[in-house]
Amino acid sequence: MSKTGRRDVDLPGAFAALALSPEDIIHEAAGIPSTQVSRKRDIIVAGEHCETVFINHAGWLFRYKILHNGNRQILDFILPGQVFGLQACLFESSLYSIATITDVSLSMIPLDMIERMAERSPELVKALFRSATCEAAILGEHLIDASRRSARERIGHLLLELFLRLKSAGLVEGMSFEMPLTQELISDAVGLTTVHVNRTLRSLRDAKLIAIDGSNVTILDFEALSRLCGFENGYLGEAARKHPTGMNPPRRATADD
Amino acid sequence: MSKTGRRDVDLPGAFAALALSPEDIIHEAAGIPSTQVSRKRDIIVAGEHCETVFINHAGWLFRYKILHNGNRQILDFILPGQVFGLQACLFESSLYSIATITDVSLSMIPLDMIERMAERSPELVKALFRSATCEAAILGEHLIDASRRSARERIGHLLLELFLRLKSAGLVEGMSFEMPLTQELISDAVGLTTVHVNRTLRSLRDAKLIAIDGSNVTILDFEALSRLCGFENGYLGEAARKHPTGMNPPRRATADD
DNA sequence: CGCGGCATTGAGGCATATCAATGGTCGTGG
DNA sequence: CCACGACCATTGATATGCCTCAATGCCGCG
Repeated sequence: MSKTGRRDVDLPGAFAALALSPEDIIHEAAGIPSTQVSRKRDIIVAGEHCETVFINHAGWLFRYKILHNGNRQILDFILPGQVFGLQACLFESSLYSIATITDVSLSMIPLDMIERMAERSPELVKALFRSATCEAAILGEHLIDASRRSARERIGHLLLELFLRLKSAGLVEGMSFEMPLTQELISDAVGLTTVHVNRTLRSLRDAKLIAIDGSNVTILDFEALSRLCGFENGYLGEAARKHPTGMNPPRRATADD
Repeated sequence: MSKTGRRDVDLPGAFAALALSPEDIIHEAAGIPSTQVSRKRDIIVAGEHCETVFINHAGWLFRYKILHNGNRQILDFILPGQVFGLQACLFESSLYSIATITDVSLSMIPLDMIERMAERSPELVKALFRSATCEAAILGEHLIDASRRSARERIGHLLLELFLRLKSAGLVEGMSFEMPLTQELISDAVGLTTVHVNRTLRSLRDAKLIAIDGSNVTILDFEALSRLCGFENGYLGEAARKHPTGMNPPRRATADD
């Protein structure tokens, strides 16, 4: 149900293929030296054009936008193994900015090189397409997060998402992972106040669902956390199948069925 | 600055290319008869696979997902001229459902036909890519809506977005357009209660920003509405042109400082 | 004529925002 | 080694925007 057909990981479809590091690209771009960028630097600035596609080998980045009132909305986090920057290439000017959180190691691939490669390899095209689609899927999840979930749900969901994505990248140890995010970054990602993020994290800790030690996060009770924030394992299909024809499902079934 | 390079419409980059109806496809698929579907029908159901790409010629649809608690989140609306269903093709199973709001007229194009055409036409590939990217951009805007904007802002933003998208499809008359949405659909799209949507619409009407007569919506004061909901005029190209190097204001210059 | 879908309005409660202050940690310079 | 400032986490008190529950009205349709 949640297979992507390519990397058969046991993850919700949305995440499985995103971190897909198109080996084709990486291999092909082997000649390109990787670039080091230090933390808190802008890589792509909204409004500027860009002719480069990036591959992130190590470190965290995030995609964001500054709103008219000065608020910052973080659209998603970019983890190791991810490709980014295609959107900026396709538009005259990038819609969003991308900045580093930690020190990162990147490959910068000129757009025309991608194009040349794409002509020879339909596989590559599909891989890129899939990656773009996955990005959209994650955005969709975040949209649901922001508009329909409570603070606990949003943060729990974010933690689970990061855990699973890092897991698929082989970057977790047991149930723990490194999360180099300040509470301010989290708040800008989930659309809450730093104050409230703090309180919510505390309440999750008090509930023994997670543990936090510095930047190290441990999921203490995966099951309970998933339940709490509606991270349905295999969330595709279940609800939909119950209402095969109906777009008018018993929505607002106030009580959870 | 907000041009897409293809259809030089005076619209925010995000919308400009979305309604791009790849003439290539339409022309090529001329042999395919268009199908009529009546209102309130599911076209694609989340969790099922799909081997067809659709072009919407007339009518409104929407992409949605039912959450575990029975809530329905609407991700976006699909207007005339739009292509949809590619995501469902790329995943083993579709992440979202798509249903009609009004009666619609669709072209259904088998995936393998798309693939064959794509091999011959890099242009088509680019067009599809651009369309997918635009979809993601709209999702991004909706994400910002939901997480950072007030009720008035969200609804104002939705109305402006629909207005501009319909305008680019030639479906507005002056400042008015037909909006076949119930308040419940609106509430599921912007993440509010129907009750609150109702109150907010009233307050927008009282403020003489919009007028509503049945399903006919009129933007009375485009400027004021844009300002109200942070629909940066810059977005429309104006301010963007004023800040040729960047649409992002001078705040928060580097990631976070 | 009655019923179902949709819009509208009121009253009260809760989750999150806002404002304000404190404490801990780390790097840096004296 | 200590003093200091920058940055981040934490906590309390209060305000408010949106939700929830509940009721009424309107209109089209069988």
